[in-house]
Amino acid sequence: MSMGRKKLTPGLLALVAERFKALGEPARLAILNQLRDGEATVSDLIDGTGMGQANVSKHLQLLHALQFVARRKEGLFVYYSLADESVFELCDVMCGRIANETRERGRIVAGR
Amino acid sequence: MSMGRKKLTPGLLALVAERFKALGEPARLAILNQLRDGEATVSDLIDGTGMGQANVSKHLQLLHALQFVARRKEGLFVYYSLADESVFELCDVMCGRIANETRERGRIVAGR
DNA sequence: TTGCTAAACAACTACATGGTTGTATAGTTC
DNA sequence: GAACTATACAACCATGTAGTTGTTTAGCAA
Repeated sequence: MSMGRKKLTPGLLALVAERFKALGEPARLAILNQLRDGEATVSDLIDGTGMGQANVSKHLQLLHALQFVARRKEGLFVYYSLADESVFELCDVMCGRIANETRERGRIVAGR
Repeated sequence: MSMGRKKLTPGLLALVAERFKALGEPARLAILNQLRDGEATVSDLIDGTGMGQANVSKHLQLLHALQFVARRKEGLFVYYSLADESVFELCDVMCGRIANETRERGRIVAGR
């Protein structure tokens, strides 16, 4: 063990990347964003995002496989909801980075 | 304003997605992971990751454009380093999610 | 100057995947 | 039963991009 160094194994690296990639798509972020309002059916998400049914369904399969969302079937409808809130922790950190970039850029433009 | 709801605009959504996508690639995570050890030249990263020069260079351009890494040129060499530590906050949250998934799965297999 | 090295850049190939169209399945209502 | 609806699934196309090869630029050394 070389002192405190936590080397991520290629395997874990791939798992992490797979999940980041899932979030690296505006369509899927839009779905998650809408689910922040609460449970929604596929139809709700189609209306809310303006995407096609098959497309929404496909994105939901992936989000569900990676456990970003939970499903509950009731009658004809399937209700999707956020599996947990950690997604937004991730987005908040990312937004913070973007805010910093913007601030930084503003300083450069202003010539500070 | 509809009570406390923070709707992400499509524009911001795209910015966030762009950054998640950048992290959604094992090769780039491997670079960032190595940089955790400290500043490194492109050559160091080539050796450390086993990737080709042009490939490493291309990934670095993206990481730099999105301000994940900083550059410093000295003589023939360009030294890259982490722009800040928030990348690892992101990875830690993701790893936590993976750990949960695994634990969850273990329970299912064990039939709890 | 010439030669050498590190890094960036350009062009290309191959593969992954987002979005669509069409179909199949499950559950409802009549 | 038949007809209808919500969702999933399969097949396809078009775009994006990771990785390669080859070239170019920048800095050092003779």
